[in-house]
Amino acid sequence: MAEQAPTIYDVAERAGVSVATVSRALNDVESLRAVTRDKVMRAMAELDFVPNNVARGLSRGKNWVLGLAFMHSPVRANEAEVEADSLLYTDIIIRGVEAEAARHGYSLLLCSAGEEHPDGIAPLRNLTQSVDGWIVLDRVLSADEVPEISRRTPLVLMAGAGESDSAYTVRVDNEGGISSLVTHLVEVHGARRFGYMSGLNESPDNVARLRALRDSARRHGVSVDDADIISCDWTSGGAEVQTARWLDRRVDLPDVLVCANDQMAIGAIHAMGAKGLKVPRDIAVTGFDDIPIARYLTPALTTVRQSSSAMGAEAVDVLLAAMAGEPVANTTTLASRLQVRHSCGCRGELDEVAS
Amino acid sequence: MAEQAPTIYDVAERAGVSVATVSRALNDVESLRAVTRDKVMRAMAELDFVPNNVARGLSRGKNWVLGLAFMHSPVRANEAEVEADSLLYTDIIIRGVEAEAARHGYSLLLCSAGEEHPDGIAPLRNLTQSVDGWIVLDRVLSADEVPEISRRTPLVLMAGAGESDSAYTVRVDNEGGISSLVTHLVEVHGARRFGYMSGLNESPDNVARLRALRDSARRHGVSVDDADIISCDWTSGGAEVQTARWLDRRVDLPDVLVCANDQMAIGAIHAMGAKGLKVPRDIAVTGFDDIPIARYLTPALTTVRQSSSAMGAEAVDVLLAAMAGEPVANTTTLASRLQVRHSCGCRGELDEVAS
DNA sequence: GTTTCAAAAGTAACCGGTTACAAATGGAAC
DNA sequence: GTTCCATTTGTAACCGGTTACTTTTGAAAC
Repeated sequence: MAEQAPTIYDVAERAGVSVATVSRALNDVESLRAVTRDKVMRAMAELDFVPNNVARGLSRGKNWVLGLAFMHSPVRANEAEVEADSLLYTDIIIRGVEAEAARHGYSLLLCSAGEEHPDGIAPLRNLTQSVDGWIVLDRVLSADEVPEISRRTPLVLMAGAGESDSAYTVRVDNEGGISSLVTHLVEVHGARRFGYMSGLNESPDNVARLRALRDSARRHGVSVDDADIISCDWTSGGAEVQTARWLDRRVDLPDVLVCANDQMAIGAIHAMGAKGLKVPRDIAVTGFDDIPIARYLTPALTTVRQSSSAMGAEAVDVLLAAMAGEPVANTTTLASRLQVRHSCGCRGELDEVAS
Repeated sequence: MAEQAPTIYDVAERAGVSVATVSRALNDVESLRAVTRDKVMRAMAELDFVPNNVARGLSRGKNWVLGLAFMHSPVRANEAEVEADSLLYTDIIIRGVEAEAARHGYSLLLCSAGEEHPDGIAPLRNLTQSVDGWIVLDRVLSADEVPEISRRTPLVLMAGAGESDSAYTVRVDNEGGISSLVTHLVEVHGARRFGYMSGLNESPDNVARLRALRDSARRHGVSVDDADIISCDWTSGGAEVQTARWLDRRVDLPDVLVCANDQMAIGAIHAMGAKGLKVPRDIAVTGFDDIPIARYLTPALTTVRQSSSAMGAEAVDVLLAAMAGEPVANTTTLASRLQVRHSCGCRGELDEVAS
């Protein structure tokens, strides 16, 4: 099936030159005479020659490949669950990274790893030399694993804690986003009591968002009751279950449920609907991320917009700068901004009519 | 920053053996004496040695990397658009492919290419020797480009036309899915007139779905009016715009709008809501794919379920079998099945109450 | 037609592994 | 202590490129 690919030796022979000359033609060295170059080019075309990037990478020590590692999700019994959850956010980043990498001539090597992976971070470690640099998403590497990787390869952490000094970090401005969200809820909607739907506890983004919520609440003199902090796992399905339990448990609901991401907001709204609660009339719900679907939900979701693809692109830019030895800030924080729609109570009457 | 990585020569020197012995220790050759192996292993551990996969790949002619090529979407002026559209479907496939590839010890090289890419399919061609096989999504390769790639590398086309004999094809059973959808709409809801929201015309899936709709309609003696076939582009945003135009144009709506994917159904429902039309009371709308979010929409979307991650996994399995020289069917068709929810009219009264 | 020297092209080592083949080793049998 | 041979280990070529260094070329100047 797969026929033997021609090498520069084949090209050299056909063109009647040495391999060095073929290599020079490949790399646009200007010291080649036009006649010679043409001869080589013709031979390459006739043989349908494509240079072997692996060999090239080995000899030049540069592969033109960036690695992107993300958290491995073990396959669960219910396959639908696997598909349903933790998608979107990571995916948009993958796309953003791929696009920016391609723009700079790099391909992207995808690698799932992390504590839930049967081999831990071994996949990542093994590919270290196949890759010119790593972009690693939140939760893949523990704090003490970071130096181990960054010692050998330039490393950018995404959505990480932002405290490593052996790697670069690109993160979103959780604080600013939550702060404007709380301000809006307090000043426009008079919210006094806040609930929080938590992502996985260890996640730096989750930690930052909860802390930001507490800080903002304190500044506005409003409260976040510990009983209204719902432990969850970033997923819609999880949020649906946890919200139902919470609703059974609590008689006295807060004014708003601030969710750490959009997926969980979707699940929460669904669970509330099932109990006969209407959003935002009975309780407001907000998200974080502004995934594409957020504006099409009923009610349309009020959320904090972050551009995941821009974050992916930024991570690539930081990594390339680091690889080039240019000075780069240790931590890059990308702006987020409040995206007001209906689930906070704004234009609520329109929702009533439409539904 | 990045320190020089140790090579097998360093390990050999430290262990006091030859590089061949180190290589044997690396590859678990059984002819090594336990004493020798231990010596080598200790040296590797002391140096924190990680074998260079690029060198390994060059010498063995096998990289343990699979390539996944998908359609390049040019960056548009409005960045939100880029994020919003054509996501999900491709992304779930990417995840499915990654997971299955990893399970077999392969990494995944991502590559966007195709006619909309500034370099066309050159990225794909250039990486041919970096990869042990290609999985290429719909619309990346034209029919005459397929043999050019498959000549050098095993090739699996996903969601393609399924007519190439130089490559393997993995596709979903569009016919069966549409057929049961139409049967349900006719027999349960008494639908007589069908509209169709079309994906991009060239896409094999789109062609197959429209043809299946026409065939099924004919079998049931119901109609698809050409004026109710809406040209669109797979995206929510596009569907929103096209649906609005269509509603302005048509006075006499069909009973159902069958959409070629879920994203477009979402956009269509939104546009209908904006015109004061209620789904499914005034018109039923159905999707295709069953993206995770479909069940959380209002109304919950009736659609044809296909498991994109299973399709990704299947593509990997076919590719690996082909690489191993095992006999593989030229075309693999994965089952799809009707997922009835509310947007077709089922349990419509519940929606009325809930809203 | 020589000489001269910058420009062009060739030779061979190297990147870091694998592996065919050759050489060395060591335990058993004599 | 030899001999013998299967087992273990070492040597060196090779994978397909790049590139430092050397040699050749050829146009200009004499």
